[in-house]
Amino acid sequence: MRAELTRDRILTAAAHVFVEHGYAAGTTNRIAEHARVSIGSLYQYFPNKDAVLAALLVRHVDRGRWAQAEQLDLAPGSLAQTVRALVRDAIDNHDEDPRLLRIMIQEAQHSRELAEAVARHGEQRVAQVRDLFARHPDVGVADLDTAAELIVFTVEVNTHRLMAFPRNTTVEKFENELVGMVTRYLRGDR
Amino acid sequence: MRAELTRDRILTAAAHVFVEHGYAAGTTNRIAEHARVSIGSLYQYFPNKDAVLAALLVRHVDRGRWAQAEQLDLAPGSLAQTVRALVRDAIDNHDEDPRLLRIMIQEAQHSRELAEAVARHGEQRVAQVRDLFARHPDVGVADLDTAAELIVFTVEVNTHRLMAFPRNTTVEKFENELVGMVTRYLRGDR
DNA sequence: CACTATTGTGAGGTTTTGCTCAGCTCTTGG
DNA sequence: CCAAGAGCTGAGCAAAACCTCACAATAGTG
Repeated sequence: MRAELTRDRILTAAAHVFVEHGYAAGTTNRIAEHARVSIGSLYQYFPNKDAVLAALLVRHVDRGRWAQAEQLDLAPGSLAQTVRALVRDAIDNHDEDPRLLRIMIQEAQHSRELAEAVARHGEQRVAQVRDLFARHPDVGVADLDTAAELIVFTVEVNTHRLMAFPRNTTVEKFENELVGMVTRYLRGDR
Repeated sequence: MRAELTRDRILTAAAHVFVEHGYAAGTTNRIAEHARVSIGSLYQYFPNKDAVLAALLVRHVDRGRWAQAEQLDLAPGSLAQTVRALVRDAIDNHDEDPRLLRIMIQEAQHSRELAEAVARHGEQRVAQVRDLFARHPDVGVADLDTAAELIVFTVEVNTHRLMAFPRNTTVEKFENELVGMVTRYLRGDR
C-alpha cells in the first residue's frame, strides 16, 4: 500500500507543477522532484506524461460531484436561492483547479482519451443541473437542455475568471451579478 | 517590401500552427515549414518564439474592434436587438481566433508583456460595451461596470465553446438563448 | 535472520527544440 | 549588365525533454 501513497504524491505534485508552469513546461523531472520521488518511480506508475494528466482528470471528476444538489429546497419563490447554491458550489470547488481544468481542456484537443473524459465530465454535470431545474416550479424557459448547457458553462468559466484575475471585483459583487443573470434567465419573460 | 509579406506569411502560419498543435508543440520549425520559409527567415523577423506570439496578439487586437457599435439604434424597446448585434459580432469575428486567444491568455501567465497586452485588450472591449449600454434607455442594472465585464466575457467564451464543439446545438438556438439571458439580465427586475 | 516481493533510484540514451551563421539568391539603381 | 545590398537558406549545435534499465532499498513472511 506504499504504492498508492506514492501515486497520490505524484499526482498532487503534478497538479501543482502543471498549474505553475503549464503542461509543456511542467516536465516530468520537475514533477518527480516536487513529489520528492525519482523519475523512475513516476514512470513505474504512469506509462507517459499524458497518462499523468489523464489520471489527474479522473481525480478531478471524482471529487467534483455536486453533493448538496439532492437536498435543495424546491419550493416556489426559491429559484434565486437554488441558483446561488449552484454558483457557491462552483466557487467553493475551484480553489486551485481552474487553471488545471483549462490545461486539460486545452490539451484534450490532442488526445482522444482526454477529450472524451472532459466531454463526459461536462455531460454529467449538465444532466444533473438540467434535472434539478426541471423539477423547480419557478423555471419558465423553453429549451431546458440548451439552457442547462449555457448555465453550467457560464457559471464555471466565470468562476475560473474570478479566480485567475482576483482583483477585478469582489467575490460578493460578482456572485450577486452572476446569480441575478442566471435567475432572471431561468424565470423567463414577464 | 518583400520583407513585410514574409513577415505576414510567418504570422499567419504561426496562428495556424499554434491553434492546431498548441503553443509548446507548435515549433518554430513547423511554423517556418507551414509558411514555406526557412527557419532563418523566421528568426530574422522575430528574436524568439515568444515574440511571434506577442506579434500575433497585436494583430488580433488591431483587427478585433467592434466597428458597427457606433451606429446602433438605441431607441427604447430595442435592447434585444442591441444585444443580438453584440452576440452576432462575436460569432462573426471568431472563426479561427478563439483557440488562439485562449493560448494567449494561457501563455500570458508567464510573460509580463503578453499579460499586459491581453489585459489591455479586455479593458478596451469592456469599456466599449459599457459605454454602449450606459446610453441605452432600457438598461436597468445596478453595477454597470461589473455587468459589462460579465457580459463581454460570457458572450465571448460561450461563442468560443460553440465554435469548438459545434454539434451541441444549432447556432440559432444558441444565439437565441444567449441573447435572451443577457437581455433579461440587462433589463433588470420586473 | 534469510529469502522473496514490492517499491524506489538516477545516470544517461534518444529525440526534439529553439536558435545560429556562413553563405546563397533575388531585386534594383545606374 | 553589374554591383551592392536586402532578403533568404538549411545543416547543425547546445540545451532540454521524455523515458529506460540495471540495480538498491525496503517491507513482508516463516
